Amino acid sequence: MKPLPDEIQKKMNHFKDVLRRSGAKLTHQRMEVFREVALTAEHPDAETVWQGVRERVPSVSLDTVYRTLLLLLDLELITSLRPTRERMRFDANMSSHHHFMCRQCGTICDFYSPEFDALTIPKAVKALGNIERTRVELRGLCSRCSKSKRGK
Amino acid sequence: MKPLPDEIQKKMNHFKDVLRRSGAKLTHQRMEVFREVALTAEHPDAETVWQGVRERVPSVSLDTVYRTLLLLLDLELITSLRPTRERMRFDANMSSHHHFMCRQCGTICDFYSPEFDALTIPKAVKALGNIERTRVELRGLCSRCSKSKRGK
DNA sequence: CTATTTGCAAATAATTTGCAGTGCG
DNA sequence: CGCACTGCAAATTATTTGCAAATAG
Repeated sequence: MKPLPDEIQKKMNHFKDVLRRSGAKLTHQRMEVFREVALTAEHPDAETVWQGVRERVPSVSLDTVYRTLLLLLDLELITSLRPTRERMRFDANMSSHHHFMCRQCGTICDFYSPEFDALTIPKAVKALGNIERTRVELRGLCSRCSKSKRGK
Repeated sequence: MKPLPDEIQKKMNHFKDVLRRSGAKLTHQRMEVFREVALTAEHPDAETVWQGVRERVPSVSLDTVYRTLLLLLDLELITSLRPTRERMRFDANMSSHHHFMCRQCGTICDFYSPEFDALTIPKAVKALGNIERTRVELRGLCSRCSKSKRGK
């Protein structure tokens, strides 16, 4: 589930590339914020990214993490997710994938599906605008949560 | 696009029914908050709902609107949406549908698709938990926004 | 060198909560 | 009538911003 070391390496290189090309400066903080998101498949929120980065860069501030995450979004190096009633979360998995979210514990799992990737956009929708991204969101109760007693 | 008068009536009846059955009290404020969401297809946020309700119940407070919207979510009388970088929005359309969201202006349009409603849940996902809802989210630039000059 | 970026602290935006009075069942 | 519900004001939480010092290119 977790990205492999050489995948991370590839992502880091791509990150440096895109950053340079954009004209933004390649700072230590930015490197580590991106790495932190790329290292996990758990869709961390800003605060969690901060915790992780601090272990390597103790002086980094939460607002730099926020600023960096927003920059990464702009550069399309990561995407974001907003579960209902929770904070924004981030995802460095940029290959076409979809999500399962547990309504109880908030866990989000990536999954792949050629069928979901190949949906036919209804004509009526094409008339609304230009579709740039298709994402299927499945919600339910994860098995761990169904086991533990009952509801909230 | 806007719900028809007798559809609204039907929804209001269902609302009263569910509310009573839940043991919660049927107050004037709750009626009007639900009506406000049911009246529109525009997925208003809490503040917008408040504006609308105030025209009919000038004394209603924003926090009552929030509390009521959360209650309605709990009772599954409405659902919510969280566009990236925007506030929470509400939807009283409870039939199976999907969304197109403009990344520029934030407009959200409902649409229907038998194909999208009938997706085959991958085995790997079934193993993760019990799927309760499937929603396809299309993002892009709406035609209105593509026309107006350029990006942000 | 110099424009960006950072850390700090303070501001804002959105949502939530405690409490005393009000009203539905 | 009593407890749930409301409005008010104040608290919290998440995120954003201004500014002086630090630093990448």
